Amino acid sequence: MEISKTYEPKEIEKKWLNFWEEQNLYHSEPNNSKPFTIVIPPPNVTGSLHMGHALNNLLQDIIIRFKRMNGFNSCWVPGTDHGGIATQNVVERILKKAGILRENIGRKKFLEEMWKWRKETGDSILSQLNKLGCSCDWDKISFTMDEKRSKAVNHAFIKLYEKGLIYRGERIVDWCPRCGTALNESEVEQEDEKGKLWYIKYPIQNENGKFVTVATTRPETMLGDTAIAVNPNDERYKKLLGKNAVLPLVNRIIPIIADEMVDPKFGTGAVKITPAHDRNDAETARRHNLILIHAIDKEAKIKNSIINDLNGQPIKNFEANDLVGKDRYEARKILIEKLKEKELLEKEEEYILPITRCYRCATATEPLISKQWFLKMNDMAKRALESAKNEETKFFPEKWLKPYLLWLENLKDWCISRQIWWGHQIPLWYCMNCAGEHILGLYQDMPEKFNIPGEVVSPGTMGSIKWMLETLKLTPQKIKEKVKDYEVGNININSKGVFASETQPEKCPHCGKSDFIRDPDVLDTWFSSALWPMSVFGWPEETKELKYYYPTNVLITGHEILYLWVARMIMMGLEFRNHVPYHDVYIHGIVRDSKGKKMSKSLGNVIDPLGIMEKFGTDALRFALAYQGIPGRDMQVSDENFLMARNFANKLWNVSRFVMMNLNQQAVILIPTCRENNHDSLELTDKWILSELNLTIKNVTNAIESYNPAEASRLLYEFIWSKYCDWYVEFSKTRLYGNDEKTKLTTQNVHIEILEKILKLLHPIMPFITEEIFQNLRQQPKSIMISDYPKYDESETDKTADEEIREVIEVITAIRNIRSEMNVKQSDLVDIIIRIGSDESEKTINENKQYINSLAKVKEIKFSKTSEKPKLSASAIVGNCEIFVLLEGKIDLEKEKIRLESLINKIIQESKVYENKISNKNFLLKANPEEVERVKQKLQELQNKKKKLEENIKTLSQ
RNA sequence: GGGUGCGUAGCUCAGUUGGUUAGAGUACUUGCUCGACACGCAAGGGGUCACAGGUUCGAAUCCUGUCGCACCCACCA
Repeated sequence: MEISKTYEPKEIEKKWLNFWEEQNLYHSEPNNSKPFTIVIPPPNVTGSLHMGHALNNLLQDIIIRFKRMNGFNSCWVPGTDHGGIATQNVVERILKKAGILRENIGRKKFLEEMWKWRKETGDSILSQLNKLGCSCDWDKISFTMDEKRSKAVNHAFIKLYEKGLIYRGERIVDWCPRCGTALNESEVEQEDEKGKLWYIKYPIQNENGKFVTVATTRPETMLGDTAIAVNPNDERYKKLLGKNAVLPLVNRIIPIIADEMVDPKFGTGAVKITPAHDRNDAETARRHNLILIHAIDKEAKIKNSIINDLNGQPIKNFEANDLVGKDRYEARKILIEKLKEKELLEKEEEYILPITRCYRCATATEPLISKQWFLKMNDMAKRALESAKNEETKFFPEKWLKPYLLWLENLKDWCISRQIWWGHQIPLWYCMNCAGEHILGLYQDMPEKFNIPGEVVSPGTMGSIKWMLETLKLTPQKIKEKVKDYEVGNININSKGVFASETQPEKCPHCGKSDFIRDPDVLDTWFSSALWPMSVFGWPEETKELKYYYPTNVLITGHEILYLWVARMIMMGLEFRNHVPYHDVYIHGIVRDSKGKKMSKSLGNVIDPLGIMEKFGTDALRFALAYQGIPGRDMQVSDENFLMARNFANKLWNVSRFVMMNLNQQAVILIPTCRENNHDSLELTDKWILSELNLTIKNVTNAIESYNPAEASRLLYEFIWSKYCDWYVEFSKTRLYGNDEKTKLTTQNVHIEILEKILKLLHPIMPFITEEIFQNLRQQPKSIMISDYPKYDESETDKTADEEIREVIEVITAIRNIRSEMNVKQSDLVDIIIRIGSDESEKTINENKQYINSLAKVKEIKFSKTSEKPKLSASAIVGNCEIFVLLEGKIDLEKEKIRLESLINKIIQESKVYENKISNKNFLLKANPEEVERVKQKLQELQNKKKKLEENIKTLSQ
């Protein structure tokens, strides 16, 4: 069979993908052997494979394939994530192009569109992973929103709710006006941007010409100001305390209060308080029982509630009508102009301020107070902390443990509700009759449904106060109490008329009616992800898969979702299974471009892994990524890496061609017993390469087991290219091309053994090429995928062979060096004389004469014991031997002299290091004796070498 | 403000607990189409290991500080 000179991956990859699939080799089922389980970090359904995915999944595949070959029941569960906001955005954009708006078609229709889209794009990313060679059990594909996973989500929510861990409260959350939803702290990105700090003068009430100046970066929020705060110890403002200020343009009368929170050194030392739009201000407001006024709505437009005073009554001399309904930035412009006109703008300064942006659409978020569902984190975090301290989960590399612990220690309650449609709708039902004020603001059409005049947004606002007065007929006193403790609208397990249930309850136990309304919010996409390691095995059902595979062995992921995902999975695992979901967490770096920048579509610097697979081959992509996958470090990839990996694949391809070209059937049949039965027939070079291979097996195994794919790749590259190809293959040629059938057979067998083990060692990293060669070599139906991974065998270590071959290699290299330096033609053979330093050396060199002859192009080797040096020769020293390359007619004596002198110089420099050591009394006294001995020997060697070289120079000039 | 990581050859990076002449790939120079491979072979040049101190007989490696880069957390009127 003709085998091509270069490795052509395309057809070969296709062939083996089909083969593996046909043989059902990825599949795993609970059985009597030990499982090794990984659950995939589910990529978003929107996703198409990028380098980050490629790396992440490659690393998983390496471990899975490695464990499979080591006899484990390897199970890798694939799946996708519904991706919440991200996915909704994508579909919204598509629909918009067709002129369809989400708001117009309504929730039900929109969700139909979402599912339709999901069906069409399907699991395209998973098929891309398949192409990458990922050996996932495709029979186990899960989706976070499929029936089973949704069941798990509902179950978890209901259990947590019933335990009292889930509650609805009002908080300031980061709100994305574009996506129309609350965002979690981990879903926003902060960036410093150039902005301005405006100094605005607020007139003091009833004191003409007197002002208090506040500094702000967001002047438009002043429309919702309900106080001004100063530090109680600030002498400058003490006389203002208790007085009121007049909010410019709005003319709302607001109190001047004292609060420790204010830093007298910042700005003017006086702060405007906008409780509805700033976390600190909300806290301050709470401490001082201040009312809150929404100035900005969910679309980031100015609200009409700013026309009210602190008692909820419209302000008579309100002057900011033209701001109502304007976008926040437009309103800011107008506002600043107006303040300038009124001479209330003291000054403006350039200022760098942090802008918080939505991680999905990069819109600047708006801090808004809104009703959201929260999961209490305190106890769950404590348990996770304990578990981490007990090392129930270990982090690789370990450095990630600390930030993880720190995060847990400072954990706030998790906002789990999102005001979007794509996701798991919260399984809570409100009785229309009993749930009362809890229902407020749930749906946009709610006010009309209840025949409530005006806008109702949230308790505590002007709107709802009006509603409470008019509809609930509460007394002003009662309302004040409710507003004061912010409890209105909060829900927990004790709230009347609220029911947690997967399906709509039949009857309300309080009133007997069946008029329910479901909470419209959906859960944070990470809520379902947090249950993933359990839900993929059928939890909450006690399935046999769950019992067999859970807890899983390792989670492999990038550090960007350590908090968002990893921590939460651990907490949920502890909560519901009483056990962490995995023993190891292996955290890898981020893939960056050649300039060290994070790859992103907006930067246009993404390298498409599919393109790389096309251009260089999938194995090359895999090897390059593994090679760069250094623990704890981000990696830069560029074509250079892929080229290197492609060349490596080709090298492997060609060495296997070489082996197969030199085989006869006998060798194939005899393996592996031949070597065992004829260990005597092994030559030094065989023993050497087998010993080196054995060491490589040990080190590669260790590297993979300690999650260091880079180390494993480097070791294999080094062994295959620099030891096996560069030396053993060359050594073996003289034997393979010779006439001694016995030694020929031995060589063939050793080649097969080495090659086969190399293929197995490399298979987890480069599955395609190794399978192809493996099958060509043995022509047997069993896949390399399920062959045994090579095992380290102490008895294979051969120190003598190692030392002796090293000497042979040095001799060859020395002769080659001389030939090259003296411009000896490639085709010219040379004679050499070796002055032997010891009997062992003579024996070694004599036994390996054929290799020196062929690899260094030597015609004849003579040994000499006399002190006489051959003239017209170039010399080199290897160990205690002197090598003379006879170069009559070819040698340039002057050049040789220079060459030898430079060698001597090098030795002198090197000797200095050792001389310094040896002349240091403390070194002799304190260093360990072996080191002293080593240094002494080394120095002796160097001195001998120098002496010989000097003598050789003398001989030259004679 | 708190933390983490990094700074080694022109470039991209290895370098395990301190102890061979600090390595690899690539780029560079020179020579090779001879029966695996020019995606190759052989030989070579190239580094004050960011800087300054300290510990040690001995430091790229451990400690302290400085500078530069990257990232994370918190605050920010």
